[in-house]
Amino acid sequence: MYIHIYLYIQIERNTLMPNKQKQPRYAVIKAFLRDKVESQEWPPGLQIPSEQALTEMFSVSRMTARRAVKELTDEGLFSRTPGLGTFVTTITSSPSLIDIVDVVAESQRAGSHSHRLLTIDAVVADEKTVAVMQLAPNATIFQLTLLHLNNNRPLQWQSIRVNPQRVPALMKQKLDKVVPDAYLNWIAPPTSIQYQVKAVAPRASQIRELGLSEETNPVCLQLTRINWAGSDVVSISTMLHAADNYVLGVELESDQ
Amino acid sequence: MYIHIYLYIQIERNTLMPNKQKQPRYAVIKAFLRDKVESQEWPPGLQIPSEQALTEMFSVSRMTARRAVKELTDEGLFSRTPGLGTFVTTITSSPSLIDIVDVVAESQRAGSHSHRLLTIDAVVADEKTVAVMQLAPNATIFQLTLLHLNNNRPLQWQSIRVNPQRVPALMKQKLDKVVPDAYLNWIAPPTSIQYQVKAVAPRASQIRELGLSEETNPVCLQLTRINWAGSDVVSISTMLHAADNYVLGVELESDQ
DNA sequence: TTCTATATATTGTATATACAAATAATATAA
DNA sequence: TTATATTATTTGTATATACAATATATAGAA
Repeated sequence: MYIHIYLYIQIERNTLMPNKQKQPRYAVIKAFLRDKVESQEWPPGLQIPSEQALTEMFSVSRMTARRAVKELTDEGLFSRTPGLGTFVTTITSSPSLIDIVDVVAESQRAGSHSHRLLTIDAVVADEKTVAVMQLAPNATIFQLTLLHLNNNRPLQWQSIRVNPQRVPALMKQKLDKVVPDAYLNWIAPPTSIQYQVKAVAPRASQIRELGLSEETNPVCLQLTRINWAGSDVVSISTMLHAADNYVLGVELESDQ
Repeated sequence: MYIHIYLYIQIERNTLMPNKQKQPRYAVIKAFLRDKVESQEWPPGLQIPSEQALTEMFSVSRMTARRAVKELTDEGLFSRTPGLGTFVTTITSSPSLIDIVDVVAESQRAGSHSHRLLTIDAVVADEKTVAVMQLAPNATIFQLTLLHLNNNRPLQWQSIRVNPQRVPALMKQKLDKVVPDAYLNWIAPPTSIQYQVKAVAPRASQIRELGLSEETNPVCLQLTRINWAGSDVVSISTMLHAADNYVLGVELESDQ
Protein backbone atom coordinates (compact mmCIF):
# COMPACT_ATOMS: atom_id res chain seq x y z
CA MET A 1 0.00 0.00 0.00
CA TYR A 2 2.67 2.43 0.98
CA ILE A 3 4.72 1.50 -2.05
CA HIS A 4 1.77 2.11 -4.31
CA ILE A 5 1.28 5.62 -3.01
CA TYR A 6 4.92 6.35 -3.38
CA LEU A 7 5.07 5.28 -6.99
CA TYR A 8 1.96 7.25 -7.74
CA ILE A 9 3.58 10.39 -6.46
CA GLN A 10 6.63 9.66 -8.55
CA ILE A 11 4.56 9.41 -11.71
CA GLU A 12 2.61 12.54 -10.83
CA ARG A 13 5.80 14.43 -10.49
CA ASN A 14 7.34 13.30 -13.72
CA THR A 15 4.31 13.69 -15.94
CA LEU A 16 1.50 15.76 -14.54
CA MET A 17 2.87 18.00 -11.85
CA PRO A 18 6.46 18.86 -12.58
CA ASN A 19 6.66 21.27 -9.65
CA LYS A 20 5.36 18.95 -6.97
CA GLN A 21 8.57 18.12 -5.20
CA LYS A 22 9.13 14.61 -3.99
CA GLN A 23 9.19 14.13 -0.26
CA PRO A 24 12.46 12.71 1.05
CA ARG A 25 12.18 9.24 2.51
CA TYR A 26 13.07 10.34 6.00
CA ALA A 27 10.23 12.86 5.84
CA VAL A 28 7.78 10.11 4.87
CA ILE A 29 8.82 8.11 7.91
CA LYS A 30 8.58 11.19 10.10
CA ALA A 31 5.03 11.83 8.90
CA PHE A 32 4.14 8.21 9.58
CA LEU A 33 5.51 8.31 13.11
CA ARG A 34 4.02 11.70 13.89
CA ASP A 35 0.61 10.54 12.75
CA LYS A 36 0.77 7.47 14.98
CA VAL A 37 1.45 9.65 18.00
CA GLU A 38 -0.97 12.46 17.19
CA SER A 39 -3.79 10.04 16.44
CA GLN A 40 -3.05 8.42 19.80
CA GLU A 41 -2.70 5.04 18.15
CA TRP A 42 0.63 5.06 19.97
CA PRO A 43 -0.12 6.46 23.45
CA PRO A 44 2.49 8.09 25.70
CA GLY A 45 4.85 5.54 27.19
CA LEU A 46 4.58 3.05 24.34
CA GLN A 47 7.76 1.69 22.82
CA ILE A 48 7.92 2.42 19.12
CA PRO A 49 9.52 0.14 16.50
CA SER A 50 13.28 -0.02 16.66
CA GLU A 51 15.47 1.47 13.96
CA GLN A 52 16.00 -2.01 12.60
CA ALA A 53 12.24 -2.60 12.41
CA LEU A 54 11.64 0.71 10.66
CA THR A 55 14.46 -0.10 8.26
CA GLU A 56 12.60 -3.22 7.18
CA MET A 57 9.14 -1.61 7.23
CA PHE A 58 10.15 1.16 4.86
CA SER A 59 12.94 -0.59 2.95
CA VAL A 60 15.44 2.13 3.76
CA SER A 61 18.85 2.12 5.34
CA ARG A 62 19.15 2.32 9.09
CA MET A 63 20.61 5.83 8.87
CA THR A 64 17.50 7.09 7.10
CA ALA A 65 15.12 5.51 9.59
CA ARG A 66 17.34 6.81 12.35
CA ARG A 67 17.16 10.35 11.04
CA ALA A 68 13.38 10.33 11.18
CA VAL A 69 13.32 9.09 14.77
CA LYS A 70 16.15 11.39 15.79
CA GLU A 71 14.52 14.55 14.51
CA LEU A 72 11.22 13.74 16.20
CA THR A 73 13.13 12.99 19.38
CA ASP A 74 14.73 16.43 19.14
CA GLU A 75 11.23 17.86 18.83
CA GLY A 76 10.33 16.14 22.09
CA LEU A 77 7.96 13.55 20.62
CA PHE A 78 10.07 10.58 21.69
CA SER A 79 12.66 9.82 24.30
CA ARG A 80 15.38 7.26 23.72
CA THR A 81 17.55 5.12 25.97
CA PRO A 82 20.51 3.17 24.61
CA GLY A 83 19.95 -0.55 24.95
CA LEU A 84 16.31 -0.09 25.85
CA GLY A 85 14.41 1.53 23.03
CA THR A 86 12.45 4.58 21.91
CA PHE A 87 9.27 5.63 23.67
CA VAL A 88 6.48 8.11 23.13
CA THR A 89 6.98 10.90 25.66
CA THR A 90 4.46 12.01 28.18
CA ILE A 91 4.11 15.64 27.21
CA THR A 92 4.11 16.90 30.78
CA SER A 93 7.71 15.77 31.04
CA SER A 94 8.92 17.99 28.23
CA PRO A 95 9.42 21.68 28.81
CA SER A 96 6.99 24.05 27.15
CA LEU A 97 8.09 27.06 25.19
CA ILE A 98 6.36 30.16 24.04
CA ASP A 99 7.23 32.62 21.30
CA ILE A 100 8.20 36.16 22.12
CA VAL A 101 6.29 38.22 19.61
CA ASP A 102 7.92 41.39 18.34
CA VAL A 103 4.84 43.53 17.77
CA VAL A 104 6.95 46.45 16.59
CA ALA A 105 8.56 44.34 13.85
CA GLU A 106 5.12 43.07 12.82
CA SER A 107 3.80 46.57 12.65
CA GLN A 108 6.78 47.59 10.54
CA ARG A 109 6.19 44.72 8.15
CA ALA A 110 2.58 45.77 7.82
CA GLY A 111 3.73 49.28 6.98
CA SER A 112 1.60 50.85 9.69
CA HIS A 113 4.37 51.60 12.18
CA SER A 114 5.58 54.94 13.45
CA HIS A 115 7.30 56.06 16.62
CA ARG A 116 7.70 59.11 18.79
CA LEU A 117 10.89 59.82 20.69
CA LEU A 118 9.89 60.95 24.18
CA THR A 119 13.22 61.53 25.93
CA ILE A 120 16.89 61.01 25.21
CA ASP A 121 19.57 61.68 27.80
CA ALA A 122 23.00 60.79 29.04
CA VAL A 123 22.45 59.85 32.66
CA VAL A 124 24.38 58.31 35.52
CA ALA A 125 23.58 54.62 35.62
CA ASP A 126 21.83 53.23 38.67
CA GLU A 127 23.36 50.37 40.62
CA LYS A 128 21.46 47.59 38.90
CA THR A 129 22.36 48.83 35.45
CA VAL A 130 26.00 49.18 36.46
CA ALA A 131 25.94 45.60 37.68
CA VAL A 132 24.28 44.16 34.59
CA MET A 133 26.42 46.15 32.15
CA GLN A 134 29.57 45.68 34.24
CA LEU A 135 30.43 49.37 34.17
CA ALA A 136 32.41 51.50 36.59
CA PRO A 137 30.35 52.99 39.44
CA ASN A 138 28.61 56.22 38.48
CA ALA A 139 29.34 55.61 34.81
CA THR A 140 27.25 57.48 32.29
CA ILE A 141 24.86 55.63 30.00
CA PHE A 142 22.42 56.70 27.33
CA GLN A 143 18.78 56.40 28.19
CA LEU A 144 15.93 56.94 25.80
CA THR A 145 12.19 56.42 26.01
CA LEU A 146 9.88 56.20 23.05
CA LEU A 147 6.40 55.30 22.04
CA HIS A 148 5.68 52.90 19.19
CA LEU A 149 2.47 53.47 17.28
CA ASN A 150 0.47 51.25 14.98
CA ASN A 151 -1.88 53.18 12.67
CA ASN A 152 -1.16 56.17 14.93
CA ARG A 153 -2.49 54.36 18.00
CA PRO A 154 -0.19 53.60 20.95
CA LEU A 155 1.28 50.10 20.66
CA GLN A 156 4.25 49.91 22.98
CA TRP A 157 6.09 52.10 25.43
CA GLN A 158 9.81 51.42 25.38
CA SER A 159 12.75 52.47 27.47
CA ILE A 160 16.26 51.63 26.28
CA ARG A 161 19.42 51.91 28.34
CA VAL A 162 22.49 51.76 26.11
CA ASN A 163 26.08 50.88 26.92
CA PRO A 164 28.00 53.90 25.55
CA GLN A 165 31.17 51.88 25.14
CA ARG A 166 29.55 49.77 22.46
CA VAL A 167 27.47 52.53 20.84
CA PRO A 168 29.35 55.82 21.41
CA ALA A 169 27.73 57.77 18.57
CA LEU A 170 24.13 57.13 19.62
CA MET A 171 23.28 60.70 20.57
CA LYS A 172 24.36 61.99 17.17
CA GLN A 173 21.82 59.91 15.28
CA LYS A 174 18.46 61.15 14.10
CA LEU A 175 16.50 58.79 16.29
CA ASP A 176 13.20 60.48 15.56
CA LYS A 177 13.60 59.16 12.02
CA VAL A 178 15.25 55.79 12.56
CA VAL A 179 13.90 53.30 15.10
CA PRO A 180 16.59 53.13 17.80
CA ASP A 181 16.56 49.32 17.90
CA ALA A 182 17.36 49.19 14.19
CA TYR A 183 20.37 51.46 14.70
CA LEU A 184 21.56 49.46 17.71
CA ASN A 185 21.27 46.17 15.84
CA TRP A 186 23.24 47.69 13.00
CA ILE A 187 26.08 49.02 15.16
CA ALA A 188 26.27 46.09 17.57
CA PRO A 189 24.48 42.98 16.27
CA PRO A 190 23.42 40.92 19.28
CA THR A 191 24.87 37.46 19.71
CA SER A 192 22.38 36.47 22.38
CA ILE A 193 19.20 37.88 23.87
CA GLN A 194 17.64 37.38 27.28
CA TYR A 195 13.97 37.96 27.88
CA GLN A 196 11.83 38.38 30.93
CA VAL A 197 8.05 38.59 31.07
CA LYS A 198 6.26 40.24 33.94
CA ALA A 199 2.92 41.78 34.81
CA VAL A 200 3.17 45.34 36.12
CA ALA A 201 1.01 48.29 37.01
CA PRO A 202 1.99 51.19 34.73
CA ARG A 203 3.09 54.56 36.09
CA ALA A 204 0.93 57.64 35.58
CA SER A 205 3.08 58.93 32.72
CA GLN A 206 2.97 55.56 31.02
CA ILE A 207 -0.81 55.39 31.39
CA ARG A 208 -1.04 58.74 29.68
CA GLU A 209 1.36 57.88 26.90
CA LEU A 210 -0.23 54.51 26.16
CA GLY A 211 -3.66 56.13 26.15
CA LEU A 212 -5.09 54.00 28.94
CA SER A 213 -7.93 55.05 31.18
CA GLU A 214 -6.94 55.58 34.80
CA GLU A 215 -10.18 54.42 36.36
CA THR A 216 -10.09 50.76 35.37
CA ASN A 217 -7.01 49.69 37.30
CA PRO A 218 -4.80 49.40 34.20
CA VAL A 219 -2.42 46.49 33.81
CA CYS A 220 0.53 46.02 31.48
CA LEU A 221 2.53 43.08 30.23
CA GLN A 222 6.17 44.03 30.49
CA LEU A 223 8.99 42.52 28.46
CA THR A 224 12.55 43.17 29.55
CA ARG A 225 15.20 42.39 26.98
CA ILE A 226 18.97 42.35 27.38
CA ASN A 227 21.01 42.39 24.17
CA TRP A 228 24.45 40.85 24.38
CA ALA A 229 27.29 41.22 21.90
CA GLY A 230 29.86 38.65 22.95
CA SER A 231 30.40 39.22 26.65
CA ASP A 232 29.19 42.82 26.60
CA VAL A 233 25.70 44.05 27.39
CA VAL A 234 24.78 46.46 24.60
CA SER A 235 21.34 47.52 25.75
CA ILE A 236 18.58 46.85 28.25
CA SER A 237 15.08 47.46 26.95
CA THR A 238 11.88 47.60 28.92
CA MET A 239 8.74 47.32 26.82
CA LEU A 240 5.24 47.93 28.13
CA HIS A 241 2.03 46.85 26.43
CA ALA A 242 -1.56 47.36 27.42
CA ALA A 243 -2.79 43.99 28.66
CA ASP A 244 -5.76 44.14 26.32
CA ASN A 245 -3.64 44.56 23.22
CA TYR A 246 -0.84 42.15 23.88
CA VAL A 247 -0.91 38.44 24.53
CA LEU A 248 1.88 35.92 24.26
CA GLY A 249 1.12 32.51 22.80
CA VAL A 250 -1.97 31.29 21.07
CA GLU A 251 -5.10 33.40 20.92
CA LEU A 252 -7.53 31.49 23.11
CA GLU A 253 -10.37 33.93 23.56
CA SER A 254 -10.98 32.77 27.10
CA ASP A 255 -11.43 34.89 30.18
CA GLN A 256 -10.58 34.19 33.77
CA MET B 1 22.16 -8.25 41.84
CA TYR B 2 22.26 -6.35 38.63
CA ILE B 3 22.73 -3.15 40.51
CA HIS B 4 25.83 -4.46 42.18
CA ILE B 5 27.55 -5.02 38.87
CA TYR B 6 26.54 -1.59 37.72
CA LEU B 7 28.00 0.15 40.72
CA TYR B 8 31.18 -1.83 40.35
CA ILE B 9 31.67 -0.56 36.85
CA GLN B 10 30.99 2.96 38.03
CA ILE B 11 33.73 2.69 40.64
CA GLU B 12 36.18 1.35 38.09
CA ARG B 13 35.56 4.37 35.94
CA ASN B 14 35.92 6.83 38.74
CA THR B 15 39.21 5.43 39.98
CA LEU B 16 41.02 4.50 36.84
CA MET B 17 39.75 7.12 34.41
CA PRO B 18 38.81 9.98 36.66
CA ASN B 19 37.73 12.83 34.42
CA LYS B 20 38.55 11.49 31.01
CA GLN B 21 35.07 11.45 29.56
CA LYS B 22 35.77 11.04 25.89
CA GLN B 23 33.88 13.57 23.85
CA PRO B 24 32.50 12.44 20.50
CA ARG B 25 34.19 14.03 17.53
CA TYR B 26 31.09 15.84 16.37
CA ALA B 27 30.83 17.41 19.83
CA VAL B 28 34.40 18.68 19.59
CA ILE B 29 33.60 20.36 16.29
CA LYS B 30 30.38 21.79 17.72
CA ALA B 31 32.30 23.30 20.63
CA PHE B 32 34.83 24.77 18.24
CA LEU B 33 32.15 26.36 16.07
CA ARG B 34 30.12 27.62 18.99
CA ASP B 35 33.15 29.25 20.52
CA LYS B 36 33.95 31.05 17.26
CA VAL B 37 30.48 32.54 17.20
CA GLU B 38 30.16 33.36 20.89
CA SER B 39 33.58 34.98 21.01
CA GLN B 40 32.48 37.05 18.01
CA GLU B 41 35.53 35.97 16.08
CA TRP B 42 32.95 34.99 13.50
CA PRO B 43 30.43 37.86 13.46
CA PRO B 44 26.83 37.52 12.26
CA GLY B 45 26.61 37.22 8.49
CA LEU B 46 30.03 35.62 8.05
CA GLN B 47 30.29 32.48 5.98
CA ILE B 48 31.74 29.63 7.97
CA PRO B 49 34.00 26.87 6.55
CA SER B 50 32.21 24.43 4.29
CA GLU B 51 31.63 20.83 5.30
CA GLN B 52 34.52 19.82 3.08
CA ALA B 53 36.83 22.34 4.78
CA LEU B 54 35.80 21.14 8.26
CA THR B 55 36.34 17.56 7.12
CA GLU B 56 39.95 18.40 6.36
CA MET B 57 40.46 20.64 9.39
CA PHE B 58 39.42 17.94 11.84
CA SER B 59 40.31 14.83 9.83
CA VAL B 60 36.81 13.44 10.08
CA SER B 61 34.32 12.25 7.53
CA ARG B 62 31.98 14.72 5.93
CA MET B 63 28.99 13.18 7.76
CA THR B 64 30.59 13.92 11.12
CA ALA B 65 31.42 17.51 10.24
CA ARG B 66 27.96 17.86 8.79
CA ARG B 67 26.35 16.66 11.99
CA ALA B 68 28.08 19.36 14.02
CA VAL B 69 27.00 22.12 11.64
CA LYS B 70 23.51 20.68 11.32
CA GLU B 71 22.82 20.56 15.03
CA LEU B 72 24.03 24.12 15.56
CA THR B 73 21.87 25.17 12.62
CA ASP B 74 18.90 23.56 14.34
CA GLU B 75 19.76 25.59 17.41
CA GLY B 76 19.57 28.74 15.32
CA LEU B 77 23.27 29.56 15.34
CA PHE B 78 23.73 29.20 11.59
CA SER B 79 21.57 29.39 8.51
CA ARG B 80 22.34 27.34 5.42
CA THR B 81 21.52 27.68 1.74
CA PRO B 82 22.18 24.88 -0.74
CA GLY B 83 24.81 25.88 -3.25
CA LEU B 84 25.75 28.96 -1.30
CA GLY B 85 27.12 28.08 2.11
CA THR B 86 26.58 28.31 5.84
CA PHE B 87 26.40 31.67 7.61
CA VAL B 88 26.32 32.93 11.17
CA THR B 89 22.78 34.14 11.81
CA THR B 90 21.86 37.60 12.87
CA ILE B 91 20.03 36.87 16.08
CA THR B 92 17.25 39.33 15.40
CA SER B 93 16.21 37.18 12.46
CA SER B 94 15.57 34.11 14.59
CA PRO B 95 12.50 33.91 16.78
CA SER B 96 13.00 34.06 20.53
CA LEU B 97 11.51 31.56 22.89
CA ILE B 98 10.86 31.58 26.58
CA ASP B 99 10.27 28.74 28.98
CA ILE B 100 6.94 28.29 30.66
CA VAL B 101 7.85 27.56 34.25
CA ASP B 102 5.59 25.18 36.12
CA VAL B 103 5.89 26.61 39.63
CA VAL B 104 3.55 24.01 41.03
CA ALA B 105 5.73 21.16 39.77
CA GLU B 106 8.79 22.89 41.19
CA SER B 107 7.11 23.28 44.52
CA GLN B 108 6.17 19.61 44.48
CA ARG B 109 9.73 18.60 43.72
CA ALA B 110 10.90 20.70 46.64
CA GLY B 111 8.39 18.94 48.88
CA SER B 112 6.84 22.19 50.05
CA HIS B 113 3.64 22.02 48.02
CA SER B 114 0.07 21.77 49.21
CA HIS B 115 -3.26 22.77 47.74
CA ARG B 116 -6.74 23.76 48.82
CA LEU B 117 -9.79 22.90 46.73
CA LEU B 118 -12.00 25.98 46.66
CA THR B 119 -14.94 24.92 44.49
CA ILE B 120 -15.95 21.98 42.38
CA ASP B 121 -19.11 21.97 40.28
CA ALA B 122 -20.82 20.65 37.21
CA VAL B 123 -21.88 23.75 35.32
CA VAL B 124 -23.29 24.68 31.94
CA ALA B 125 -20.41 25.68 29.70
CA ASP B 126 -20.30 29.21 28.40
CA GLU B 127 -20.13 29.88 24.67
CA LYS B 128 -16.38 30.22 24.46
CA THR B 129 -15.77 26.97 26.28
CA VAL B 130 -18.30 25.19 24.08
CA ALA B 131 -16.47 26.50 21.03
CA VAL B 132 -13.00 25.52 22.22
CA MET B 133 -14.05 22.08 23.47
CA GLN B 134 -16.36 21.49 20.51
CA LEU B 135 -19.29 20.51 22.70
CA ALA B 136 -23.02 20.71 22.12
CA PRO B 137 -24.64 24.03 23.14
CA ASN B 138 -25.52 24.18 26.84
CA ALA B 139 -23.42 21.08 27.51
CA THR B 140 -22.33 20.47 31.09
CA ILE B 141 -18.67 20.61 32.05
CA PHE B 142 -16.79 20.21 35.30
CA GLN B 143 -15.30 23.34 36.75
CA LEU B 144 -13.00 23.49 39.74
CA THR B 145 -10.97 26.22 41.35
CA LEU B 146 -8.12 25.68 43.72
CA LEU B 147 -5.28 27.41 45.43
CA HIS B 148 -1.71 26.08 45.31
CA LEU B 149 0.45 26.83 48.30
CA ASN B 150 4.21 26.74 48.77
CA ASN B 151 5.27 26.47 52.40
CA ASN B 152 1.66 27.30 53.22
CA ARG B 153 1.86 30.60 51.37
CA PRO B 154 -0.34 31.27 48.33
CA LEU B 155 1.50 30.43 45.13
CA GLN B 156 -1.05 30.11 42.36
CA TRP B 157 -4.78 30.41 41.91
CA GLN B 158 -6.06 27.93 39.37
CA SER B 159 -9.32 27.32 37.60
CA ILE B 160 -9.78 24.16 35.53
CA ARG B 161 -12.58 23.47 33.12
CA VAL B 162 -12.75 19.80 32.23
CA ASN B 163 -14.31 18.03 29.26
CA PRO B 164 -16.54 15.41 30.93
CA GLN B 165 -16.47 13.15 27.89
CA ARG B 166 -12.77 12.53 28.41
CA VAL B 167 -12.80 12.50 32.22
CA PRO B 168 -16.25 11.29 33.28
CA ALA B 169 -15.28 10.13 36.79
CA LEU B 170 -13.69 13.41 37.87
CA MET B 171 -16.27 14.30 40.52
CA LYS B 172 -15.81 10.96 42.29
CA GLN B 173 -12.13 11.54 42.99
CA LYS B 174 -10.73 12.83 46.23
CA LEU B 175 -9.35 16.00 44.71
CA ASP B 176 -8.55 17.55 48.05
CA LYS B 177 -5.90 14.82 48.39
CA VAL B 178 -4.64 14.46 44.83
CA VAL B 179 -3.69 17.47 42.72
CA PRO B 180 -6.33 17.63 39.98
CA ASP B 181 -3.74 18.11 37.23
CA ALA B 182 -2.03 14.89 38.25
CA TYR B 183 -5.31 12.99 37.99
CA LEU B 184 -6.14 14.56 34.63
CA ASN B 185 -2.71 13.75 33.20
CA TRP B 186 -3.16 10.18 34.38
CA ILE B 187 -6.60 9.69 32.85
CA ALA B 188 -6.00 11.61 29.63
CA PRO B 189 -2.30 12.22 28.96
CA PRO B 190 -2.02 15.33 26.80
CA THR B 191 -0.54 15.01 23.33
CA SER B 192 -0.13 18.74 22.88
CA ILE B 193 -0.40 21.82 25.03
CA GLN B 194 -1.18 25.43 24.12
CA TYR B 195 -0.18 28.30 26.34
CA GLN B 196 -1.11 31.92 26.56
CA VAL B 197 0.44 34.59 28.76
CA LYS B 198 -1.42 37.72 29.74
CA ALA B 199 -1.39 40.46 32.34
CA VAL B 200 -4.65 40.85 34.23
CA ALA B 201 -6.14 42.65 37.20
CA PRO B 202 -7.33 40.02 39.69
CA ARG B 203 -10.90 39.91 40.92
CA ALA B 204 -11.71 40.67 44.55
CA SER B 205 -12.04 36.99 45.47
CA GLN B 206 -8.74 36.20 43.81
CA ILE B 207 -7.02 39.07 45.61
CA ARG B 208 -8.24 37.63 48.87
CA GLU B 209 -7.29 34.06 48.08
CA LEU B 210 -3.83 34.99 46.84
CA GLY B 211 -3.30 37.13 49.94
CA LEU B 212 -2.67 40.36 48.03
CA SER B 213 -3.25 43.81 49.44
CA GLU B 214 -6.08 45.68 47.77
CA GLU B 215 -4.60 49.13 48.09
CA THR B 216 -1.61 48.75 45.80
CA ASN B 217 -3.41 48.16 42.51
CA PRO B 218 -2.55 44.45 42.38
CA VAL B 219 -1.49 42.87 39.11
CA CYS B 220 -1.29 39.23 38.11
CA LEU B 221 0.43 37.27 35.39
CA GLN B 222 -2.08 34.86 33.96
CA LEU B 223 -1.27 31.65 32.13
CA THR B 224 -3.98 29.94 30.16
CA ARG B 225 -3.31 26.36 29.18
CA ILE B 226 -5.28 24.07 26.90
CA ASN B 227 -4.52 20.37 27.14
CA TRP B 228 -5.23 18.32 24.03
CA ALA B 229 -5.48 14.55 23.77
CA GLY B 230 -5.53 13.81 20.08
CA SER B 231 -8.18 16.07 18.58
CA ASP B 232 -10.06 16.51 21.88
CA VAL B 233 -9.66 19.33 24.36
CA VAL B 234 -9.37 17.69 27.77
CA SER B 235 -9.08 20.75 29.96
CA ILE B 236 -8.68 24.50 29.99
CA SER B 237 -6.72 25.89 32.91
CA THR B 238 -6.37 29.47 33.98
CA MET B 239 -3.53 30.13 36.39
CA LEU B 240 -3.00 33.39 38.24
CA HIS B 241 0.20 34.46 39.95
CA ALA B 242 1.00 37.55 41.92
CA ALA B 243 3.20 39.67 39.67
CA ASP B 244 5.83 40.00 42.37
CA ASN B 245 6.21 36.26 42.80
CA TYR B 246 6.18 35.09 39.24
CA VAL B 247 8.41 36.03 36.35
CA LEU B 248 8.96 34.19 33.09
CA GLY B 249 12.46 34.06 31.67
CA VAL B 250 15.74 35.05 33.21
CA GLU B 251 15.87 36.88 36.50
CA LEU B 252 17.15 40.29 35.53
CA GLU B 253 16.63 42.35 38.66
CA SER B 254 15.73 45.43 36.70
CA ASP B 255 12.77 47.70 37.19
CA GLN B 256 10.87 49.74 34.68
C1' DT C 1 27.66 43.39 -25.73
C1' DT C 2 24.22 39.76 -24.16
C1' DC C 3 22.62 35.31 -23.82
C1' DT C 4 23.62 30.43 -23.09
C1' DA C 5 25.89 26.46 -21.82
C1' DT C 6 29.32 24.51 -18.73
C1' DA C 7 31.98 23.88 -14.68
C1' DT C 8 32.54 24.30 -9.76
C1' DA C 9 31.40 24.71 -4.96
C1' DT C 10 28.15 23.72 -1.44
C1' DT C 11 24.41 21.73 0.84
C1' DG C 12 20.84 17.78 0.89
C1' DT C 13 19.55 12.90 0.69
C1' DA C 14 20.62 8.05 0.87
C1' DT C 15 23.13 3.66 1.39
C1' DA C 16 26.18 0.16 3.38
C1' DT C 17 29.10 -0.82 6.86
C1' DA C 18 31.56 -1.12 11.35
C1' DC C 19 32.16 -0.85 16.02
C1' DA C 20 30.96 1.06 20.78
C1' DA C 21 27.91 1.32 24.77
C1' DA C 22 23.93 0.29 27.48
C1' DT C 23 20.17 -2.81 28.81
C1' DA C 24 17.77 -7.09 29.45
C1' DA C 25 17.33 -11.91 29.09
C1' DT C 26 19.54 -16.27 29.25
C1' DA C 27 22.95 -19.68 30.13
C1' DT C 28 26.63 -21.31 33.08
C1' DA C 29 29.43 -22.17 37.09
C1' DA C 30 30.18 -22.13 42.07
C1' DT D 1 20.27 -20.91 44.96
C1' DT D 2 23.34 -17.36 43.82
C1' DA D 3 26.74 -15.05 41.55
C1' DT D 4 28.97 -14.64 37.12
C1' DA D 5 29.40 -14.80 32.21
C1' DT D 6 27.39 -14.77 27.67
C1' DT D 7 24.25 -13.37 24.20
C1' DA D 8 20.90 -10.57 21.81
C1' DT D 9 18.69 -6.18 21.18
C1' DT D 10 18.89 -1.36 20.74
C1' DT D 11 20.77 3.11 20.48
C1' DG D 12 25.14 6.05 19.59
C1' DT D 13 29.18 7.30 16.87
C1' DA D 14 31.92 7.23 12.70
C1' DT D 15 33.45 6.35 7.94
C1' DA D 16 33.36 6.07 2.88
C1' DT D 17 30.75 6.70 -0.92
C1' DA D 18 27.30 8.23 -4.40
C1' DC D 19 24.23 11.17 -6.49
C1' DA D 20 20.78 15.15 -6.41
C1' DA D 21 19.75 20.07 -6.08
C1' DT D 22 21.05 24.84 -5.85
C1' DA D 23 23.72 29.03 -6.53
C1' DT D 24 27.67 31.27 -8.46
C1' DA D 25 31.40 31.90 -11.61
C1' DT D 26 33.28 31.21 -16.14
C1' DA D 27 33.83 30.29 -20.90
C1' DG D 28 31.90 30.38 -25.32
C1' DA D 29 28.45 31.67 -28.93
C1' DA D 30 25.25 34.82 -31.07
